[in-house]
Amino acid sequence: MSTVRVRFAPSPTGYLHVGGLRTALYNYLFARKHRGSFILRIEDTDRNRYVEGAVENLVRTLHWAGLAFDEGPGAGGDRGPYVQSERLTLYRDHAEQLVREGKAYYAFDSQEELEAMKAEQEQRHLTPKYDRRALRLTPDEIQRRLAGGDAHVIRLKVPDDTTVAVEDIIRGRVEFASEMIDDQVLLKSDGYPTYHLANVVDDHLMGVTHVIRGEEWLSSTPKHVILYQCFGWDLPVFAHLPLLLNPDRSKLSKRQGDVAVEDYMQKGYLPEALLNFIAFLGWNPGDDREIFTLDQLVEEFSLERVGKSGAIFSMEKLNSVNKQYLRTASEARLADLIRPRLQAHGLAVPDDQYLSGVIGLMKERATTLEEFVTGCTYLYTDPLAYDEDARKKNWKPESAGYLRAVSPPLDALTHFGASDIEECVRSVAEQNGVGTGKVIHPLRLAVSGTAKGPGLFEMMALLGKSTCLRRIDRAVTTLG
RNA sequence: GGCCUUAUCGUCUAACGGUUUAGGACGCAGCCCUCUCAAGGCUGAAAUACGGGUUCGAUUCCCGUUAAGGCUACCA
Repeated sequence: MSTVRVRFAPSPTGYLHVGGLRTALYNYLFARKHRGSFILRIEDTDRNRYVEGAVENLVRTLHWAGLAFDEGPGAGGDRGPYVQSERLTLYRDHAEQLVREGKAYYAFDSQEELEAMKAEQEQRHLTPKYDRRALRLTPDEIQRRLAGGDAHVIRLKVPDDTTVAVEDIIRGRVEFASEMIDDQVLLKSDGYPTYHLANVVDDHLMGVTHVIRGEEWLSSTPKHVILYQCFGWDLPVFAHLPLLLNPDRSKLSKRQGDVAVEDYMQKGYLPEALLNFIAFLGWNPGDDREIFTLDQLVEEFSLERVGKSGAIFSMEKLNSVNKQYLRTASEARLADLIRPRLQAHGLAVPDDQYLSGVIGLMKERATTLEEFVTGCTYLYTDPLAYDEDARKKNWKPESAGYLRAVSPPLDALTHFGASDIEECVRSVAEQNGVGTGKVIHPLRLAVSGTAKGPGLFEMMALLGKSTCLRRIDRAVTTLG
């Protein structure tokens, strides 16, 4: 068997869709698993959709995710160029070859004519399909119009009365009646190829052995099969992945939540967590294991274990997975990831030792990197306000008195460690004849402004004596 | 409308005709632990869309219905 070559072929629309990320991931896993090549190819054949900087963004996002490609823009490879807009003559040559062989034909219809045709077909409840009027043109007429520079396209002449079968690893054999297949435009009037032509020509020329892509392509695969047959090329193996869905089960899209990988990057999800989560949307190893590194996924992955039904992209599981990765991430890495987030929030970046303390306290509690900042701003700056519910629940008329009582002994501490603080707080509670909670809860409110968070004593030790005393003082005066 | 695909707990899924009182995870509820939260431990509620076949036996195979989704562009 020849070496596996797969490709991820996004169009540069400005950002990488999470569905695209999963397609890229499965291609990557399959390539690595079989020691093959993973190619990145840019499908920028729609000039109207071109977005400045999109390719760079795509590459950057893939890099963030850790999905390194072997061939593609910036990565080299001897089957390039890997950007379709740089391969235009290739597509025209192939399309014209098909015309010469009678397998495709020129058409000069205007947009208006096509729309009128379609409207009429719809009115008569017929399937919209090109009626092949261009086939009635005489050779002379075609030559004359071509020479005259008339706008034209090249259409595929789909064979009559046959069945086109697609063999798909995931879905088995899927058959289509050729009558149902439209004479697809291969080369547009602006000289650019359509996806269908470019995709087939490139996959063949780039030696792609397995086409792993989303299910939305299954319906147009027979057109691709016909093209391979017209050119006399071997078919690649097809694998159409189930779609990623919105909570309402429609195809995952914007407007129903975040679909750009960058959104998750910004929210503070770790790439390996996102990848791990997304890998399980449509695939599983067959047993109960759920946490996998990229390398482990490579080891375990197989297209045979990819499911057929669409999967809803819901956040709960992602959060859970990210939490698990956060807990095991190294302190140094977390610190590096948190520093820029503090700056983005206009917070002063504390020294390494302090930040390491914050991480120690928050590691088990944070769902995202962002929560190391927004979930505990009181660790960086004095609380501006007290959480209303927490105040109601934990601040009693007698609370101020306890805090006043605990302040001097805390101040007297020569070593402000967690156990020293705890001892101090407990003895003040005892002296006042109340349970420790009567002091702890208001103290927590005073120090952090909220009712939840890390252990109080550890937190106070990190904040330091003067900060704690200052905050206690302020609580006593403002909360009374 | 037509073509194609899909159908197990709320969600992601396991089960590749019998080992199943349909398993796990997330989420949810309760309990334990506990200074709160988180983590952890224990417990619980929760599913084979429906109807026909095939078979000694169907979640598993076939057909139909229903539902959902995709495609139906000179977009990918």
